[in-house]
Amino acid sequence: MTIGQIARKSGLRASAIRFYERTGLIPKPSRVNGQRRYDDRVLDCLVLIEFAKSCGFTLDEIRQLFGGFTDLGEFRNRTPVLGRVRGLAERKIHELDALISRIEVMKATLARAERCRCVDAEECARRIRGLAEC
Amino acid sequence: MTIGQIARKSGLRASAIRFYERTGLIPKPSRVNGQRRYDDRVLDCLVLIEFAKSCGFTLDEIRQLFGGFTDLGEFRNRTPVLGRVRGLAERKIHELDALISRIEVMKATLARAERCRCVDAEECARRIRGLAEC
DNA sequence: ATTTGACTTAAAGTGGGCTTTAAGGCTTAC
DNA sequence: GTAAGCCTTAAAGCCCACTTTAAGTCAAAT
Repeated sequence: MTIGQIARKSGLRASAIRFYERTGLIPKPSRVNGQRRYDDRVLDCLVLIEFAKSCGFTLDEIRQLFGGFTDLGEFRNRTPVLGRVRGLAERKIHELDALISRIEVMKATLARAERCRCVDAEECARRIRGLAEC
Repeated sequence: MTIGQIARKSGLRASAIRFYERTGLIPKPSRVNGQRRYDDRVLDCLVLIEFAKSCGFTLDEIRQLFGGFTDLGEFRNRTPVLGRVRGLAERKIHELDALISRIEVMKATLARAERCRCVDAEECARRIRGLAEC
């Protein structure tokens, strides 16, 4: 399949697929007349990448997860991948917990701001400075 | 006060304060020999901006909140500001709720991924595609 | 023969929120 | 008079995950 067909099947843009290849996220396919030719296995690759992205992993982290396997044959043997997934997944869950905590603080702060009764910006700023000192 | 003194008092870098001025977030101060000279009121401005940032507002949104008031005198009368704060705060709370929901989905997905028992990448990809169809 | 459509590349652009750089000016202390 | 230490500007750089652009190649259809 050409890159355009892979793009349509995967829902990604061809430019994104080329970018993933350039940055070592997916293997370099064979070529016919200079054009990339793929088989179905790269679609599995792309599905796993999208899945990892939807979990909040960056492309750098995804390279750590799967990227050692630019050879698709090795990539398909998931045993060594599984260990890294567990480690990074656990770390990412903690990161997401921390993120949620920060967002909860923002929400609480906003809820207080909605009830703000300061008469001017100076009073408002003074109260905010007071909070920071707590 | 010079921009350096404001920077030390506010904890911001001078470059950030210049950037805020350039982008219409804070008023243009008077000058002596081409150098900016501030009075204390800009510190209130900066405190409110940092506060809004800590609530998750972008600089664009902060301009909507306070930015009409490049004249500090007007800015200090918070009455017209309050209405905009309530509207934007409510909207932002909903945005943050949506964000938390997305993060919770990520966490649940990661928890499932940690228990993954697929024998190869193809099986994994097939299961993930199945999820998308749910 | 030429048009259409899909592909190729390297390089530059996007957005957000700044920071850094390069080149210079002005004041104060020695 | 010269060095230190503050300030000035416009423009470029940074991070991330791509997209867009410009200029070109190639095969099939008309």
